[in-house]
Amino acid sequence: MPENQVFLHFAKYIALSNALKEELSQRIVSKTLKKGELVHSAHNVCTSSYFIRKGLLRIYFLKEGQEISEFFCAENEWVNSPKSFMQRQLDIYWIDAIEETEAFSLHISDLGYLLEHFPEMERYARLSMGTIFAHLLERISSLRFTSAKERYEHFCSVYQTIHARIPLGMVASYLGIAQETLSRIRALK
Amino acid sequence: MPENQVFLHFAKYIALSNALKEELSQRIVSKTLKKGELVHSAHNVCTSSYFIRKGLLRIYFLKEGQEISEFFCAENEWVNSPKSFMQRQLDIYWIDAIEETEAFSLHISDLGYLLEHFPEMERYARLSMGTIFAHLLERISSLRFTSAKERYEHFCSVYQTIHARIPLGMVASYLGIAQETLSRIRALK
DNA sequence: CGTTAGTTTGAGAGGACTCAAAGTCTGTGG
DNA sequence: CCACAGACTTTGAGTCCTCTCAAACTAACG
Repeated sequence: MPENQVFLHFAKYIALSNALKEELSQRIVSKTLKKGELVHSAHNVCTSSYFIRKGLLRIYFLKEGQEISEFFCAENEWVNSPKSFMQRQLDIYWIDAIEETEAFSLHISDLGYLLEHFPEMERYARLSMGTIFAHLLERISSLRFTSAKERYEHFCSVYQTIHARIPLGMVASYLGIAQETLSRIRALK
Repeated sequence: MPENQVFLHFAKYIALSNALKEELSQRIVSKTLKKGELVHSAHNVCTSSYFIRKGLLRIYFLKEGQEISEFFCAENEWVNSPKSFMQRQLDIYWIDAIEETEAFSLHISDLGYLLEHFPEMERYARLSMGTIFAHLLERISSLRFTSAKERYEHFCSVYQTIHARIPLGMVASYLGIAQETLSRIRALK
């Protein structure tokens, strides 16, 4: 059963009742995204969250015509435009597929239903947000105190399984360094 | 009624019923914190969140014996050690008072009670987290793409009412720049 | 009024940037 | 299956920002 993959993810945070499994199954929708496909546009409010079964998505925004990568999301993670999704308003982020990707999508209204009827979902939301928080704080720390080289190494360790799948330019904008600099850092190895 | 100040804060996100006001009033505890006082130690799990009525607190951590400032929190904000508070585990952050501060404290178990019995509290938690998220993302962006000078100017605009109350060294570590550099930036004005 | 914490100023070194150009990969059409 | 256009990556040279180390100066507090 393909939904098992999502269940396993939830199980990392909460105990999943059969009733919740059932409701989840009915609400998630299987999607396949082609390489390069736009998953979410900043011109719309983000109404779906995507759970990646296989593949690689990227959240980015535009700054002076350049695409600046903000996050990379791979297997067993949820992706959306956070502020847009949570507060039902427009935000600056776009989402596209770096690789062909298989995902489950969950509509905000279905999530709302689940949050309302299953207290453990609320717990899940709170706990998983804590994980993202920690990730953001670590990243801020990394940006404040470490050199480009250290940042790249930190990036490789955090995105251990996927760093090699991401084009250099996207990694550079994620790290806040020039492409040329990243190329030189890689050459040192 | 001093609680009004907290109510006004909540009202920015949700409609506050009288029942909820009542329960809140019974659960928040008034505290006065002396300048320099330690509010939370990294050696403990953070079990209370503080709503600042007047004053200025700071979240920091230690790195090679140095205090690195992570956040400054002033009037009408909640402060805690986020990961520790949400996931009931130890984390690296300490909290102290930059100025004499008047606050309300709310114990995690009381917050749990409120979240459980008032769905709008859950909504509040979700929405206010979105605000903090946005703040963190903006900060990451600021660290990635802007010079020390621009970062300082951004800092002054975000912390408009309080930046002048914070010692230079703390601001420097918050921005991830050397104290000397910040001093020179200020001298340009 | 002295001690300590906090801030400023100076000089030199180095990391990362920009601009420029060459080289390499990838996928589409002939 | 090969050729070619466009995207992506590497390499080079010169510049500037920010750092470090050092020392002087100033403010705060008992």
